Amino acid sequence: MKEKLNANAQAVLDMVRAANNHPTASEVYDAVKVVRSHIGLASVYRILHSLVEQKYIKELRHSDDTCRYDGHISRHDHAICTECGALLDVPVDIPLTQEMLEQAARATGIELSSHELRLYGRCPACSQKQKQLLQV
Amino acid sequence: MKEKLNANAQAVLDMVRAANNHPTASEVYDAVKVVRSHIGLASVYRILHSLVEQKYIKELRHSDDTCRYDGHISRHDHAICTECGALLDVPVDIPLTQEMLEQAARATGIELSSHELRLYGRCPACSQKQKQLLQV
DNA sequence: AATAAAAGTGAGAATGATTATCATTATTAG
DNA sequence: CTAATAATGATAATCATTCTCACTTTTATT
Ligand SMILES: [Mn+2]
Ligand SMILES: [Mn+2]
Ligand SMILES: [Zn+2]
Ligand SMILES: [Zn+2]
Repeated sequence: MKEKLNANAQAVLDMVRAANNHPTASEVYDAVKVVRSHIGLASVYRILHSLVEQKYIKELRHSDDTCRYDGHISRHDHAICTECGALLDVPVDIPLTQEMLEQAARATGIELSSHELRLYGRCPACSQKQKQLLQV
Repeated sequence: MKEKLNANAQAVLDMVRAANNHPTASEVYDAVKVVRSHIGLASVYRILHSLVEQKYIKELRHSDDTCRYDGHISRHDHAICTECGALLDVPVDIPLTQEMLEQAARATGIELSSHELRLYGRCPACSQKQKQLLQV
């Protein structure tokens, strides 16, 4: 399943793991170029896909048109800003019982393998901006 | 907030509401053309955005690269096939307490306005295919 | 009704993220 | 060392979405 990684793939993986902000392919590319200056964008895309395939990382997509990568593979949830699109980790566990999940899965007919809760709302920065607008 | 809709917008809204499969912009375009033959794709995109803005419909995005529209605006959850990408409604309610949600939201700092649970797994069709493959 | 301003429209061009191609360069196996 | 194999990166192609803009339709004003 998990093949051993070459230097480029390892550099990409290190970068995604080190980042705490769910980087895009382009952000990964820029950061990785610092340490592997000749790497191409196509390789970054190829490597990201293979890392996802091998379950080293996860792919996330929400409203904006670029997909983001998550080096945090243990199951966790996300909060998404409805204003600026910021994608934040939820640092606490939301206790959904297996029964609840199984029941919902049964109702759709899918063979449940995982789940993710998405919270939507204004992030702190956008919340602040909103307040200032209302004061003027 | 909700302005009254002209004939094109109404046709688009009717189509999204009638569809039970979270159609893409292109699918909406094809279906709407049947009744409003001269409508352009750009108008469909423009109208879909304005319907989202006015909260008549919702925009959904997951792993594939096209975004989908949901005429079902009341809060509900989705099941996503990890094999073929099918996006299904979860027809039952998953009882998350407001406390659980609030606590998670507090932990991220966002001003919670909504949430969505996503269940991942193999859809019935893909599950079936998998079984047949293993039998050969 | 006549006229002027405003809003909506659709064809087509432009954009931008992602993917495909392919000749070249590492890496591995024998 | 040599042949087979895998990885690479520059570049072109793809394709969903957005932008542009001249034109039409609707709405407001006289
Ligand atoms: Mn995350
Ligand atoms: Mn739905
Ligand atoms: Zn924000
Ligand atoms: Zn499926």
